[in-house]
Amino acid sequence: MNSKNTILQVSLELFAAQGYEATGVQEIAKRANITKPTLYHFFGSKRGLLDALIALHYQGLQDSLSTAIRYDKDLTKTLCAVLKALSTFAMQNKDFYRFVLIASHASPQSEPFEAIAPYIGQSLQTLEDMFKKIVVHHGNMRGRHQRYAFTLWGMMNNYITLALSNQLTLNEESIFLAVHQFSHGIYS
Amino acid sequence: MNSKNTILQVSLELFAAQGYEATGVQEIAKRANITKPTLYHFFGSKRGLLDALIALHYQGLQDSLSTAIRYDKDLTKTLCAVLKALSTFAMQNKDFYRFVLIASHASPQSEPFEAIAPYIGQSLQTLEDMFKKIVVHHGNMRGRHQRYAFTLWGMMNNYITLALSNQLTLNEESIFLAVHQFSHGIYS
DNA sequence: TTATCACTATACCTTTCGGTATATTTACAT
DNA sequence: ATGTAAATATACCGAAAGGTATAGTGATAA
Repeated sequence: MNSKNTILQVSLELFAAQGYEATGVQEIAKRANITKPTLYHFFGSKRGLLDALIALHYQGLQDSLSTAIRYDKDLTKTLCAVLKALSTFAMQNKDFYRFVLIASHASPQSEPFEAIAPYIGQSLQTLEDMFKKIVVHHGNMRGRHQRYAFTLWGMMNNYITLALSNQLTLNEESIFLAVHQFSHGIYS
Repeated sequence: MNSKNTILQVSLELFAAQGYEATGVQEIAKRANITKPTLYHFFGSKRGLLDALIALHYQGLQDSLSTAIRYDKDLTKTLCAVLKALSTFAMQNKDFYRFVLIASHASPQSEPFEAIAPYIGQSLQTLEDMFKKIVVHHGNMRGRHQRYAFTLWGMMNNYITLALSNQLTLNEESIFLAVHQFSHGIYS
């Protein structure tokens, strides 16, 4: 493994476990068995490393989302596919997804939030577009796309948070239950 | 205003705006027009200040929740009351609620998460107990209390996040819509 | 009047922070 | 073989981090 990738991997582990601000550049260098100037050679600054990390991994998340949405037989199946895709990505990229969840809930002035915000916006837009397309089959959701996108995103991240802390297993059954509750509420 | 309360107020503002780790003790002291030894006299450490801050404000949140739950005519009305109570508390204690949201989504190893976790657990338990009580009237939610509590908590915080960033106004109407979606899903 | 105690300031501690100036090594193209 | 550029290390920078030793204040109780 080359130095650059080692740095990316180690920093992701540390950011996910301790948070961005709580992790020093020195600590990253030590764990990656390199020295600070090497890190600064590749990334320019701590913020540069942060940006590189997000740019490297987020595309995969976005691709998973977009691909899942194309399975549009009906809304329920699509929602299941979306949640499944996101879950799978999260479970295969635990540290990165942990970091995304932390960063997107951090203070708006913090560097992690600033860095991740545009990517989250992109995912939300993707979900909103999905609801817009499906409006053809469900005429009663006019103007609610944005709310649906946001609550769906929140619900999915809620479940993934549980799964990442081993309080839940996201399998076919629990995914269907989640989507069913989202679609039909707790009364049915 | 005495020094102790000024410190509590100023530090809450800074923690909510910048995050806990990004805020220095020196900065708090400066903004509160006191010196560091004064801060350390009252709180012992930065962590001590953090704990004091949470202990001071969280009781109000918990009381709001508990009171709202007592209005148990039917489940929908109760859920509306709960969301309204939480929204009202959040809007009246914006900085504190912002801080709670940041802390509860932070890394498990971080001090803010460690400090807030037991309080969040208490609120979740309260919601779970609410669903358990109402099981009498809705026999079909056996064993789902915990999931309901968690998704309700997530949904409410999702909406409050939007409201705190002025992307939404939480009034009677939007509260009902949120509860309605939680209860009946997006299809009705 | 004096002893006590809560409170506050000056000045300092050590450690770590993000970042860099400089030199050297490595690899590769000419 | 040699020039060049990427990659890496040593040693350092000033600033800020969290925290404290010490010395006062002011009020209050004996």
